[in-house]
Amino acid sequence: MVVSTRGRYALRVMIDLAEHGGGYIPMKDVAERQEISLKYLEKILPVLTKNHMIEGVHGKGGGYRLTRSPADYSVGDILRLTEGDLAPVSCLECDPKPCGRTAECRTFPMWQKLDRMMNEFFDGISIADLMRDPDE
Amino acid sequence: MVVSTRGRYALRVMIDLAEHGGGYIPMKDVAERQEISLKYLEKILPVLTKNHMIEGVHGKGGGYRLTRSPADYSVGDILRLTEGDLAPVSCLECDPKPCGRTAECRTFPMWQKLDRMMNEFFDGISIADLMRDPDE
DNA sequence: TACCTACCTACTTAGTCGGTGGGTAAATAT
DNA sequence: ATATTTACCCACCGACTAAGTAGGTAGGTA
Repeated sequence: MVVSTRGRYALRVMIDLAEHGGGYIPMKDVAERQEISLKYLEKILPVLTKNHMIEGVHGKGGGYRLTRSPADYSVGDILRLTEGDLAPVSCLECDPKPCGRTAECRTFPMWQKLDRMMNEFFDGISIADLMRDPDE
Repeated sequence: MVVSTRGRYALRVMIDLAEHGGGYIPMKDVAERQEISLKYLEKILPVLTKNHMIEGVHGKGGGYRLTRSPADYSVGDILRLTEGDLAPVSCLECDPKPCGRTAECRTFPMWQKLDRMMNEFFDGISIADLMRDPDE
């Protein structure tokens, strides 16, 4: 599997925030709408706030909101943050264990090509692209 | 990660068999050349023999060989067999747990598109494509 | 003051990854 | 006939991860 629940949930949270306007949205509401455990969501969000993808305010009337326009988020950025790594094989992970066979490896170029392809795919999609079609 | 050692090792075995001619090649030799545990390889091979990708004969002088020409194997076929599934997200697995949100899911079409893209990528590469360049 | 919300830490439970060990069955060489 | 080589089968294992739960604290608002 390429993308676990962490990345998928993160995307759905971002889309939900985008679809519910500019105010602060409590995660409780998002969790309910998206049918995702609130407690689990709370574990996924920190990496997004730390990287200034979203910002949260405490207290009544608080919640989270996006820091930019939905069109300015790429799916690739969000997935790389929440999944940690989008590498298709372990040889291409951020911290790969040295293989020593890379130079002679028949398959390595293929993995590199796939890696590029997937990153380009995800980078070419924005949160705005995933939002509800207003004609619906 | 998209492809685990199972799929990657299976590919390297197939390439090794392709590069070492038409006779029966003992797995011991392949394991040594590829620096992969023989015992682990023995766990990966059955699914390939059962699906007539390779055939093995017992005893001295035995081993495995390909059943077709290297150009007639697609990487996709081999990976789908050894990995069991190439689905990028759990919603697209062979036996997905029913989600109920698929119809309204903003991200589902993206996963479908990625799934098609990856399968087409792997189906477009043959074992022959991965073999040693004879000019080297 | 009461309430709400973000935010933090620890724990759990099931499953997978990447093997190892110990054999048996079949075919060949001597 | 026997030894050797090879495929083939099955049980087990330790480490790790995925996907949550549970139980709080800190900060902000009505």
